[in-house]
Amino acid sequence: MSDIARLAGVSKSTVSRALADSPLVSDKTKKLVREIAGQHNYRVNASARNFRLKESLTAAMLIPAAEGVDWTISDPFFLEMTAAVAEALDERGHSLLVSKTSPQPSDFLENFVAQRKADGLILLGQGTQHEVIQRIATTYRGISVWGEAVPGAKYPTVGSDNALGGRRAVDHLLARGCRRIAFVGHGTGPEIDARLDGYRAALGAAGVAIDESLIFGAIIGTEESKSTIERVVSLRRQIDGIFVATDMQAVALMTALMQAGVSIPDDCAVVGYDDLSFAEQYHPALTTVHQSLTLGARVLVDNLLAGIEGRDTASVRLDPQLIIRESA
Amino acid sequence: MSDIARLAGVSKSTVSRALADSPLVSDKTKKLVREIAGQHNYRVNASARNFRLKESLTAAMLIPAAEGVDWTISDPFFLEMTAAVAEALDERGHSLLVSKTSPQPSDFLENFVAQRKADGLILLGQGTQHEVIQRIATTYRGISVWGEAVPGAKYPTVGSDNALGGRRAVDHLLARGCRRIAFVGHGTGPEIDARLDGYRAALGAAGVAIDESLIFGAIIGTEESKSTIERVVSLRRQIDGIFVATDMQAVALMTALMQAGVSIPDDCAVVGYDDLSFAEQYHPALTTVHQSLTLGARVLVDNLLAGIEGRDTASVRLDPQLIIRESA
DNA sequence: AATCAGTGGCTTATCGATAAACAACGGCAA
DNA sequence: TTGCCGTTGTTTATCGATAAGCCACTGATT
Repeated sequence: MSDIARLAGVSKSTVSRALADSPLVSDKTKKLVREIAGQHNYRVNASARNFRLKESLTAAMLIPAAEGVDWTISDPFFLEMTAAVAEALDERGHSLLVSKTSPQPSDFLENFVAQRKADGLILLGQGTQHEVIQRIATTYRGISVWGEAVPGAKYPTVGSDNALGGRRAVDHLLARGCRRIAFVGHGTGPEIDARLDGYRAALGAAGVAIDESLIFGAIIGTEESKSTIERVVSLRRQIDGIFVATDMQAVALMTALMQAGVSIPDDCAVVGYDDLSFAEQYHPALTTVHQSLTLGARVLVDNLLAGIEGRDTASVRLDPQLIIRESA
Repeated sequence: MSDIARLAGVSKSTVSRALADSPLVSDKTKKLVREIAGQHNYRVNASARNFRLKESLTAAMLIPAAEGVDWTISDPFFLEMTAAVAEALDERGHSLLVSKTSPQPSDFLENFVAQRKADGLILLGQGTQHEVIQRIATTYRGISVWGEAVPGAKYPTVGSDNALGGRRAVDHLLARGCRRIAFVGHGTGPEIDARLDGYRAALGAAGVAIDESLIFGAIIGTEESKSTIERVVSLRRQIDGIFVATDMQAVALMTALMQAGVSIPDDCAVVGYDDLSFAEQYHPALTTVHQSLTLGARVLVDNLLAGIEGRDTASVRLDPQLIIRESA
């Protein structure tokens, strides 16, 4: 920077001010300094600036690592969310640092906060780590979480209203005449629990008895996936509709059902959740509950920046929207 | 750090040395220092360290931004590649900074290099920017590119052998009896050109005449997408096989064909390229050319780190593998 | 001619970690 | 006793940008 100052015939301070667009510098000087800086291909050194200002214009996104290593980061939902957050940060001039959390999230989170590699943290899914986050959130305000709102949380949450989304999905199945409706994907966190609550509420409101034997566990990432799929397929004649907790699982299940000769939606209607981009591409196109990742990401980032700057943050429940396509 | 030094009864230097695992410090002292640091929740401040050492243990990945904003970062191929690169960097203790490039990549790239927010750059697809990259690569060694190897390039490239992959795809279509084989996806960069070369080579070797009217442009992200799809669909009775340049486009095309009553693979076989994770999930499951993103990402990262450290780098062509599923 | 606002130069401290040069100390062996 | 080695302390400089305090100059207004 002092070289530029010398070349421009001004002081280092002025260069710094000029490049930072400070009002203390006249437009003429600014223009001159910028011209010279441009000519000599000079840009402020980001790490020196970060260091001095104690801020990095960077947010880190932590993606929970599952056990089976390879699967981890590449879950399409996380990927699409990552992309949306990257865009949202970009709009505000920040960058995105991507990391996955270790199996011991406690250490990892505290490490990250203490290291200050980033100004703030975005977590995808609080999962089982609510207490850890809660503890950190008492002293650290740069946290923003995608997930189900937990009552009494000290950190802001953004997520779709999972119970309402589930309700809408199952209402739709009921409206098209389904009466033996299964739920698939139970047992993988609070968001899914809420979707199941919606399922129960819809059936209850319609006066349809809830058959616990039609509630199945997750069919992805777990050991029992295969046998669960087989169980669902074997019950195909007793089921006329399925609400699957995530699009990923919906697609896997539909493929298995179609291979067994089930016609979708005629024999069995299927509704998913997430509206990942491939939902539309699948054949038959998947009817699913849409949650706006673009909007969600924007709110996540807003909350994060607000927290960092000490402004107020608020947990937000996004209105889920049923997208009716071919599968139901 | 000086607090920790005081608490541990040693000097600041010793703390720094101990935490950096320097051989100048006895194991006993190291253990003590680390214990105290742990107790007081102290971690080395990353930005100060980055600043001092002029390295950030961070690599940036730049994703080319298309015109139609929303599509940009969320292309599944880029996403899966991003995930793979994140994993590969993680294995080596580095982090990943994600950015998208502006429409004027020239400025953007130079900016990024000059700013030194990251130790190195990974570019996904050199696209039309070969010259810019080339210029930067003459003075900057921290660049690693995913794409087609360009003869005479000063930067290392990693990518699948697109010509060979195309050859294998079309050989397979020929082997199952197809004779009127279309190519879809022409005109979106050197990688696709190479795939088309493979298509031509395969037909030539089999003595099948090449019908230029069966070579179609891209059906995604462009203005003419829709009309191209319509043209392919309208020619469905004159085509018995299609090699589509990317899985994304393959899936879009298959959906359109099936809606028009075409049975895949019986009436028309389809082969894609990329083997994205949804290729397996689609119905019918997509036969496609696999390129190992995990391996590719690892090589990308190896090249990057090698370049940064001044070691030799080498462009690599990955062996593409035909995955035969249901669509062909 | 005096005052004042606007502009910008100069200097210095600061951020936290690290490296290098050098001194000091205890223990051990020749 | 002497000298050396291994370990640790001390001191100081450095990385690049920025903020703050203070001073100097210019041109305009009074």
